[in-house]
Amino acid sequence: MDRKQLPLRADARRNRERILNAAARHFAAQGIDTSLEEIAKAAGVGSGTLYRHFPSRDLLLAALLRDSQEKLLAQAEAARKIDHPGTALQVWLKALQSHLRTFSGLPAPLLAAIKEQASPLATSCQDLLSITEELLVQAQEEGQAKASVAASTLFLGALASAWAADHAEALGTTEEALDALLAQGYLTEK
Amino acid sequence: MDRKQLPLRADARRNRERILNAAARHFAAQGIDTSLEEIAKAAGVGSGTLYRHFPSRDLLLAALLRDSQEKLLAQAEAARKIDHPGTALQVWLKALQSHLRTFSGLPAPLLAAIKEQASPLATSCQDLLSITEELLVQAQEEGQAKASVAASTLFLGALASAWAADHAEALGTTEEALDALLAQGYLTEK
DNA sequence: ACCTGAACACCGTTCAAGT
DNA sequence: ACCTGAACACCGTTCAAGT
Repeated sequence: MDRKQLPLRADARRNRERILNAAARHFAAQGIDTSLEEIAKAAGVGSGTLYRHFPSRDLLLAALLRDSQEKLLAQAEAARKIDHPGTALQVWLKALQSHLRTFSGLPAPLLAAIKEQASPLATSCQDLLSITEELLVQAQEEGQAKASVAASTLFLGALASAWAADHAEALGTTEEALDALLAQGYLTEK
Repeated sequence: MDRKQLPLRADARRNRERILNAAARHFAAQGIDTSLEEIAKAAGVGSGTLYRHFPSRDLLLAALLRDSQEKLLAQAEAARKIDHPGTALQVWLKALQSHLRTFSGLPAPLLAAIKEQASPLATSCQDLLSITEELLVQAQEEGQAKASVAASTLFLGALASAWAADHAEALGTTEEALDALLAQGYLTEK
């Protein structure tokens, strides 16, 4: 399928940009379940225009995540170059979790995306899962990660900890403490 | 404050029961975000009647959880009688997680309840946190749990794993594997 | 005292009319 | 080709009218 796309009319291109800016602000401030109508209003466009550019909330989200996603893939590349595979896995998981915390409420649609292949978030999610698997297997081959752990379990754990991270302070704990709890489970002892 | 309550008119009492039954079915089948209007319809009452009995979704939820909650408190009592405090903690956390999985989507309102004391779910949540703390401290005193771990972190971890548990199968992993990942982090080695 | 269902508010989504 | 905003649908919540 062609993905030609680009030659947007000047006003359309400007509107698209405005919508993305407003959405980034609102998603960051209120979480990803915030009202799309308000985003359209803040962007100074009619709600129909928002839907023309981003027919679903997931498509808008996917567009917003693109930057963070690319940064993450670069970090994956860096992790691959680390000698010690156990460390590489740890570095990767840390970067992954940071990505998953880009917006509050992000884990839920990402998880949903994995089930419904149709979602625009699905392929990128699959990529992240593949990278996790690749680095996990290498660590396991060197005996630096437990053989009993599956990549999907680790990935789900990362999603879960991102889900919880928003609320860590309110409960009197910290994101770091939560990460530490999770980080113990997959490494081989000592 | 008086909490006299009970002398309900016969029809009111019957309606209350019907609402609870319908809600239990719908919450179990669709998760706790399902439409209250549909629950009222399934119960054969007007929506106003549902709101008269349960002015907020959280109050309805709290009423539904009461049974499960009592069972859980009994399990806490049983855990306290176990000689080995590390085991007692493990048993408790297992029971807690099972409770948190009563309905899909339950972790979110429970977490929210801790922040807003006003919520009808808040006090019961605080109880669960207190029990976690009590059993954790005992395990720590015997050197069977890491001194660096906080009860709130463990509790948040349990909520997070309950959140993820719904989706474990879809991802090709299991609730057990996820639990195992989390279970490693708080015990002292060997 | 309690119930009902119409009414209101809010928001997601579509689409006819405009430029 | 793209935009606007009114229109529709859905659901949570309230309340006047009924018994």
